[in-house]
Amino acid sequence: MQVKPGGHTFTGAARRAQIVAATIDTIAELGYNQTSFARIAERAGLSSTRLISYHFAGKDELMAAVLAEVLDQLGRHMAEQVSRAGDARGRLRAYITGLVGFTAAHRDRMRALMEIFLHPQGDLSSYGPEDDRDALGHLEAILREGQERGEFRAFDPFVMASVIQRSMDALPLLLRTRPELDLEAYARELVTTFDLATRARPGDVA
Amino acid sequence: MQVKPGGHTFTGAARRAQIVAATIDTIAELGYNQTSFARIAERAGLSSTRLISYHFAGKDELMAAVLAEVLDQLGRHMAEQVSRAGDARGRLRAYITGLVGFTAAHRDRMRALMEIFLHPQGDLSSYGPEDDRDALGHLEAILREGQERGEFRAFDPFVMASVIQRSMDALPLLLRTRPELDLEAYARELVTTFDLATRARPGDVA
Amino acid sequence: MQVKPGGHTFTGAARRAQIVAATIDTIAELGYNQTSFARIAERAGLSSTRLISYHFAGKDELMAAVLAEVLDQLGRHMAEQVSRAGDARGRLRAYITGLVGFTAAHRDRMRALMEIFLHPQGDLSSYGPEDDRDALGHLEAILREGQERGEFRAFDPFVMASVIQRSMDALPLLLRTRPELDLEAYARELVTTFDLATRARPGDVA
Amino acid sequence: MQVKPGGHTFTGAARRAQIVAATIDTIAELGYNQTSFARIAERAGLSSTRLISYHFAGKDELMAAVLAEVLDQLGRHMAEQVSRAGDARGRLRAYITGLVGFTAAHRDRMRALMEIFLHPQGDLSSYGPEDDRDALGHLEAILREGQERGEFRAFDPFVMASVIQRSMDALPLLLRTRPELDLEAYARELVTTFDLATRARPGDVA
DNA sequence: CATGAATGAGCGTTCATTCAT
DNA sequence: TATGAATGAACGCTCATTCAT
Repeated sequence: MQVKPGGHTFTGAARRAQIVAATIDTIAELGYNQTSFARIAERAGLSSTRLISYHFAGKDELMAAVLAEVLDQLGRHMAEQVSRAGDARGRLRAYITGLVGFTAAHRDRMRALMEIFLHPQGDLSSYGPEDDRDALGHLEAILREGQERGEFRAFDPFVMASVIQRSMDALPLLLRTRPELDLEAYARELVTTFDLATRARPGDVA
Repeated sequence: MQVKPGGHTFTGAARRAQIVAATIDTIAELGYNQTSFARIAERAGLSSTRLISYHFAGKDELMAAVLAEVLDQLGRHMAEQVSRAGDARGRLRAYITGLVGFTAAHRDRMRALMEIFLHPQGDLSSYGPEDDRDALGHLEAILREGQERGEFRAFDPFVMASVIQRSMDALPLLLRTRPELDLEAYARELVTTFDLATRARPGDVA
Repeated sequence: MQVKPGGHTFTGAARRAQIVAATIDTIAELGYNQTSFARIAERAGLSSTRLISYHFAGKDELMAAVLAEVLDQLGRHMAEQVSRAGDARGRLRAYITGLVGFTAAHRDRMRALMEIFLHPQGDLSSYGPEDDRDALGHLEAILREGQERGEFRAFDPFVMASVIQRSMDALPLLLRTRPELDLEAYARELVTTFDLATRARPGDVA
Repeated sequence: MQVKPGGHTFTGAARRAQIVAATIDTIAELGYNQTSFARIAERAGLSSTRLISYHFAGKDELMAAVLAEVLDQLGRHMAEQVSRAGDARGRLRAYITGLVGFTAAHRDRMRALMEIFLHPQGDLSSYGPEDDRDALGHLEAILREGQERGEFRAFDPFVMASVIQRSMDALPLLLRTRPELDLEAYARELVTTFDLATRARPGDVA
């Protein structure tokens, strides 16, 4: 990098967005490991990889930018979905359908997200305001609240949150082998499954 | 063209085993991406990477050998665990406790397994006789059988199998961040969770 | 072809001075090799390196400007110091104390000077009116005069000038490892040393 | 590097020596900064820079190897020269003529030595058993001994050692601009100069 | 007078693999 | 069965400089 490239100008921001988009596409298609500056530049139609180095301090910053963009979009989507629901059970349902729905609508972005999370090269957590732990945190909060309100049975909220989250984290991978997978049906199955797995039953001790 | 390296002689097999073991350790510690021939040779105490190239046709074959070894061991362990149980519910319980137990006992091997599955470079399915699909297949078979016998409720066996499998696939990753995680408790939570999620209830229609 | 950047306007001259100052600081801290346009711009608070390229034809011209500034200041200081002394012996003493004194007062500038002299990339002599040879020339002139006046013994003035000059050239380097070095004491030692080394003794043949 | 290239075999050692020699020549001609792996490979007639990376862990190790070779040779030469002399005055004389003589006989090597010392990139001191400080140390020891024996006058041994050492360190640089310089005469001048500068005189207080 | 954007060349390093015994 | 030597390609990154306003 030379000094500090502007991300604050219009054309600069446009270039950055273009490079981030090309990065997402490349990761989605080839995976993180095969995603080099050369391949990104190729896809973005840039004359040289130098342009990427010019706009981003390094590979870590580029990946952090991808992360930030996708997580921001995802976060807004999830907030909107979950906030509507009234009780914990409803919010859990909304969380599941919201996340599966986002994955269905943005396969490439979610695939890129997962790939980056699985490759902890630099210190990505320093960039994104919201990350995997946060995701687990949100879910755990919903589960705890449901337990406190007597909607959910007694279970370890961390374990349950992990199970639920992983069942959806794996989707981008699953979609690779089964692109035709019916995600709406998948979401319905998950909702039923985790409703049964979590809900309190008559006679349960709070 | 070189002479085909025999895996059929004693010293040859020993060397292969040594290299496979070093590969597992390296992947478990550094992850798939940082696992190069150089680092494996280093750990195995070999004077050059040439010995690896000599015994394995390439990186893909080496990884396939790792896969074969771990999956074979895991397969025997699981077969032993699951076959004991009488009904489907018991076999599901045995599957979960068996797999979590194996993961607890062989963290490095399971971590390597997961890393290799997550990095589909070559065509691994051509090597290993048993792979991830098989794992899902076994689980799916248990679930189907339980449904047929009226033990389990109606659900999509593929989706349920995926959810259950992923909840344990993620363990090696989880153990990286939380090495002190109580795996027995984790297994108990999973057993309860998926028992509730799968079992038929009075009044259910078969 | 671009318009020639004027050093003749007020703001232009100010910018040039600012850049030269930042260059000196950068060289003093990081050394010549690590001193790139990017790092200079960073230190000077410039938004891009373009401003440097704009005001200076290239790296060589920038370094020549640094050289010119420091050598000019040093030259005036030395002229003032040396001219006061009456005989050659006194002028030699003044030269030594003057140069060591200047080094003590302007460590960064002298460090930059030395770094640039040690990295003869372009043809620096074409820029600066006064350079290392001139320095040696001044010293040599003092020594020759002292010999002619019978104050100094017979020796090769060039060699002696080199020895004396190098004993002080090395100071910026020495100060890196020993920042607490007592430069006044150092100067006194040099004065005594070279007084003994140069002066004529009774019975010497002129 | 891959694992560990052999420096212990005959051909390996020969290659290493060849590369070290090419490195010395390149530094001597172009200076440290212009000395890249590409230029060294070019001069050594290697097919690619990869061969250098194969035999040396990195640039630092290569430079350390150059340093080790030259310092070893120089050290043996100096030890031989200085040990012959009886008193401190003689040893000082031997030190000067020995070092200047070595520089005259091995201009390229000494130029390379100086260039590397002036570019403290990695931690070179960890490699060479003997370095610049040692050189100063040897000289200082001679001076101190001479003072204790009453051969030398009172002066700061560190300062005097620095002055003497620098007067010879500068030779490779001086030879660049004046290749025809008479080094024997130069040595004689130095011997006289520092003899006068250091020796005790009748009436001096020990 | 100023500057954001862009660029081609070069850097040291690492990769899996092949050559030649 | 084993191994030291060698290799071309690719990697992320930095360089001084030029383009176009």
